[in-house]
Amino acid sequence: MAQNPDGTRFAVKRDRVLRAAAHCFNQKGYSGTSLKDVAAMLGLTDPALYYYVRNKEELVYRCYLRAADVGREAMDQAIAEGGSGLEQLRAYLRYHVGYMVGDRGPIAILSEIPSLEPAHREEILRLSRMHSRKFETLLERGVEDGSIICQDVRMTGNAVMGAINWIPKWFHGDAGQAEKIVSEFPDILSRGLIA
Amino acid sequence: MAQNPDGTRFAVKRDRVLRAAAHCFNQKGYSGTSLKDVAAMLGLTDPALYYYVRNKEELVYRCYLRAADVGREAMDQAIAEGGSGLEQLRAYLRYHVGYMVGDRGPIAILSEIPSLEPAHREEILRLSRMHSRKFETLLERGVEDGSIICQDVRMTGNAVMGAINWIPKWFHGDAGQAEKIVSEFPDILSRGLIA
DNA sequence: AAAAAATTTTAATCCAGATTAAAATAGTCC
DNA sequence: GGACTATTTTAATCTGGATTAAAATTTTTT
Repeated sequence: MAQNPDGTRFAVKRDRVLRAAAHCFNQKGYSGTSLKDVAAMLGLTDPALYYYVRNKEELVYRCYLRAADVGREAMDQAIAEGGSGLEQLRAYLRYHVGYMVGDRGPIAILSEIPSLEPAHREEILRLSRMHSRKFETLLERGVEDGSIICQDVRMTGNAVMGAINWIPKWFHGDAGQAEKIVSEFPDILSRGLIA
Repeated sequence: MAQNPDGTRFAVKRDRVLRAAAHCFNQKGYSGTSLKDVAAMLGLTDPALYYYVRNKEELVYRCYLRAADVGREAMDQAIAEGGSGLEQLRAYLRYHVGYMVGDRGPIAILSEIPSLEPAHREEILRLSRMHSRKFETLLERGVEDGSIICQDVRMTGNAVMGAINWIPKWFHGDAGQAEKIVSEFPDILSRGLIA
């Protein structure tokens, strides 16, 4: 069983750290959460976190990487399933929202990208843009195959991604609400796109 | 001409401070903006800001009050105009989005509500809930008069408000884009609601 | 143009929270 | 059970940026 900083056990525990951090950031705000808060959630003291991340900036960076991962996985999974543009788009929404409010969560809301150090900031922005581009491609696919109506894919993407990215602002872990979100949100966001 | 802290000139200058702060918070992130950054935008030194706000917490609080004001004005104006639920809802979207990307902007994105001091936090949350409730009322009105179709007003409200609240994340003051947003966003957000 | 009020500055403080160092504990492997 | 590694702790440090104090400047009033 691997245990060094390259091993799977380490990765699992660091993931726990990231989720605790995401939870704190979402609940208490970025400036309202100290490393002590995050550590306390895990029954640790603050310096212990430095075993998993170099500093607070990297903690945030990795939280955002996780957020990007979840979005990308949802997107890839949806595309792999095929179907019309609309079907793929709806599948993506279902997966992404499902992950966010489900056992992949909590996902940190990306409010502090600008204060990341340049290399990290650029990478998160790159991933974010790539994700947006993929979403726009879904829209275009739907327009081509006649399943979607949409004037401006860029603007539509901004609207839909905004609604999704904002979810952690008002969803606070209630399991009953999570079900509702998963079953209703994709419909709400895609109804306006149906040809 | 009034000049003391109760007067109109003071209010105007403080509003300038709040907009500079909103700009910084949106562009550089909350933790990335110091009072010095905000002051520099106005050609001042940081301690000068303390003439307009008690401390940084109050600066954020007042930025968020401004955001709430703008939303409320858009809502009230739309309701005052009357018309079907759908028409009122669309008018609201037009006004709110227009204000945000227009000369009422920039509007600070509400990412640090949890780190406000309790009284301020409660007030902002109260205003925010009130705004959401009004939006849901528009939806209900539309459902009643047959202009809107919507299964779950709460969830639909979350989706639409999320898309709006996220705008400052990707809109950075480009005037050309602002026009596009105003003309397209209300359509994008309301198309899925049309009966 | 003097007095009073409003606004801003320069020059210190000051401190919460991040970070580091060194030591202690816990866990694994032979 | 001894040696080695992984993990966490306790106890300091260290610092950027918020905040305060006092003085200087600018604006308004009479």
